Amino acid sequence: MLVLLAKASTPQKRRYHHGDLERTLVATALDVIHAEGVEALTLRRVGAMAGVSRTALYRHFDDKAALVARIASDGFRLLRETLVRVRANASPDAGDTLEVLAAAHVHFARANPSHYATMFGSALDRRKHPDLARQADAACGEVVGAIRDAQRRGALGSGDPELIAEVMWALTFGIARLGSSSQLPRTALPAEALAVQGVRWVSDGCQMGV
Amino acid sequence: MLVLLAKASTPQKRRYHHGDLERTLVATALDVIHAEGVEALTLRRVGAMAGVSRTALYRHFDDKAALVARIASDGFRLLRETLVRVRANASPDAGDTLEVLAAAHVHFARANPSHYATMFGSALDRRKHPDLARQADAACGEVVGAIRDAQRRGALGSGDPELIAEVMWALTFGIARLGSSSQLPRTALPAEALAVQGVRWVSDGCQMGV
DNA sequence: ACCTGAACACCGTTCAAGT
DNA sequence: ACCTGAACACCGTTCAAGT
Repeated sequence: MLVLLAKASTPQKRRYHHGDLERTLVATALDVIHAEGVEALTLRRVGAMAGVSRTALYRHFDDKAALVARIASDGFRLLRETLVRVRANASPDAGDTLEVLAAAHVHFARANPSHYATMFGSALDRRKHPDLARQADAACGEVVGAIRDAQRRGALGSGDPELIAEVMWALTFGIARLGSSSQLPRTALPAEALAVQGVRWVSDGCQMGV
Repeated sequence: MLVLLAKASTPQKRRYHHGDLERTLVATALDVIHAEGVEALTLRRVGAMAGVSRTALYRHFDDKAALVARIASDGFRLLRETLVRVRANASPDAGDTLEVLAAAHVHFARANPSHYATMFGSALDRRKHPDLARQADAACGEVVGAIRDAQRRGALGSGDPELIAEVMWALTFGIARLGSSSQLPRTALPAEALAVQGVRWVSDGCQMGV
């Protein structure tokens, strides 16, 4: 009786049925990745840090890959939300939306290194994680949409929007990824500015070509 | 006496002092990466496949990271050799050397997936592996050189060659890396053609801009 | 329904010992 | 000089058992 009341009124500090253990595990995993990288992620450490047995995780995720895929999928969702926000805030006749999108992408990678490393650094088979594939496609789809908008306004040449998007996506990803592990030969410019410059060149070249 | 003669005349099949074990270990590691990816690389398996104890490797490499760094470094050396060959064969007044270089880079990634995955997929700290850093810079340096050549011939705008090289390198890397794990949203074009198109746009945009 | 603990088959690395 | 074998401190995952 007393026990039941206690359970109902005040949340127990270490109750058996953890409740939101799933969210806790994801947050803890992000902490580990932030501190030591995706490669150092360990279910045993996640369990220990979450104050739970090392096998409790298997109640909420199929296996380690599923946990990693969830984090990657969350990352693409966050990136897409960022890109959506940029498109919404861009003035409707601005010619540089694509450049701002690229800068936002690179900035996202810098601001969320754990998510970004998991999104692109882990060798996940997307066929086995359909939600991850869906979120990744949706994020890239924002660039395709922005390109169609720009073409409609005549701010961009009339090439295949998906082709242009692939090039800009690969360029932006390349800068974000190489930059975040300081693999860019020289960093004369900050990565964001480099991405803006690159996307501008692609836009211009794509406007005169064909 | 007889034993010594045998050792001297015919190479023993399983002699104690292996001799070229170092090369054998590298080749075996490449086989494992080719079959199951960098993440599945295991010193124990390399040892077993090379017919040697699992700790024999420590006579030739500081640790596992040193073995991986050696493979990555070899990869950058091979890539540079490819790029050097392309530049040497390009007719001196050709305007498309940069596009051919990009295509060659993407083709190299496809033809040498084990090396490429190790070069860019493993989280190696280049400060701890100076030879790797040197080879990587040298490979990228070929692009800088080709850009200077193109500018000298007036086939390219007069922007900072290192800046242009960074953009082209990131673009080519992005296409090669995303393409090899089929993370490019659509593959309307083969990755080589996509890289050629992207580099052409950058060249053209960089010629009109500024 | 949710979690634990022991068990299994793996890891990288160290080190004394063998040849 | 080069390699082995046992040992150590780790892994992911399974499964019977507890609450």
